Amino acid sequence: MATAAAIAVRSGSRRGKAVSLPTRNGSRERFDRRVEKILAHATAVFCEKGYEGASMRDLSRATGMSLAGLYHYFASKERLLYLIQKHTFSTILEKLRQRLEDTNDAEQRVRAFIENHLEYFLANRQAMKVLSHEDEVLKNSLGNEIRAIKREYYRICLGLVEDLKRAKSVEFSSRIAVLSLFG
Amino acid sequence: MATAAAIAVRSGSRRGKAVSLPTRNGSRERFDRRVEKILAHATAVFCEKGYEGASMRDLSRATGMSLAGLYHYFASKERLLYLIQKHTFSTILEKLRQRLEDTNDAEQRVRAFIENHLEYFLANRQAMKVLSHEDEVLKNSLGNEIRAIKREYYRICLGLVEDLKRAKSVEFSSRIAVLSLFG
DNA sequence: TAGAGTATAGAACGAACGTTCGGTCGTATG
DNA sequence: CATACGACCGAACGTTCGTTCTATACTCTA
Repeated sequence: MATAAAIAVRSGSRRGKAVSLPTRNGSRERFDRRVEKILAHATAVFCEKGYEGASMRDLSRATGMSLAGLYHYFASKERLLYLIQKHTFSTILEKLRQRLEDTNDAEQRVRAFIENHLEYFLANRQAMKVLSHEDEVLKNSLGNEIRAIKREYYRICLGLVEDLKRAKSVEFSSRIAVLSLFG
Repeated sequence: MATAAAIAVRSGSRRGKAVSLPTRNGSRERFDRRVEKILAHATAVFCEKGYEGASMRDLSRATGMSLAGLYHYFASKERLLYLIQKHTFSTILEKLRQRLEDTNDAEQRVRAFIENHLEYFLANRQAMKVLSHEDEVLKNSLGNEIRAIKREYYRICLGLVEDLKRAKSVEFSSRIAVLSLFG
């Protein structure tokens, strides 16, 4: 997965069409570490100033890297936001899947979802704020991909609740129950 | 009140320090009508693109007025956002006060608040989105004034709930009850 | 009808924006 | 040692931003 992520970043990096993945030993790890550090700083800046309100020069200042240096890692400001959102969602989903492996009991699985959701939300307030505040900024394919992930997250939750309904033989609107979870 | 509002707009208009209020008959009404129309269009644009994302040229296009023409009515883009937020809050507060005059019963007054809140919220989704989404954009005195109005609104609600508590002799956390009203 | 004052617009301003170009430096590989 | 490549930067590019200047039409009042 780390490899796939690196390729995703790379192919969107400034070097563009002629994708040249790192061939040197340990080079990719270094690259990935650098990316995550920039992503973290960028998240904080986007959270404070908003996506449109934050300039690439703000990000340059926050990361301590030159303006041009940033473009070595990201093809554009838009793609940077995309990577933040995708990285955040992917992490939540991965942690959720890990938790869901622990049990097959319907109620426990719903509890696992809620715990996972709240825990991550509280531990990463900044990222979550960027996620919700800059919801509709991304257009075209980039935005569609994020929206697809979000929909998958919603559908997983919906499925868990419906399993619980079946197991407990109770009746209520799954949609409303799920939506009231998100708020 | 309409007069006070006009002065507020004027004093922040391009003519600046040497405030020259309209002296001609019907001139102020015309001015105010124009302001409200621009405010309405600007609200829609800010709602769709966000404050930072919307340019003065976007507003010019949306209102059908030239870029320079807008500055006859507003001193700056920032002041325009301020006026939208203030106008929205003032309207809610005024309608609330009208409703509260109808009854002295504690429960009825809380009901009146909720009705007023929901009704305005549903009737002016765009304005409310701008209100919440561009919450922290305004700095300094402009932002402080808006935050003061918001605090007053909150305190009114808090007072109503506490009156209800006293009247019904029930115990619960007023703060939590009020906050759960806003969501 | 002359004149004051309001309403509006075209064109331009400097600043800031996202992005790119050309280059230097360090380092691992042949 | 040579050289090829990844990491990074200063300076600039063209564009768009918020704002202002100047001028012209309109509309009441005297």
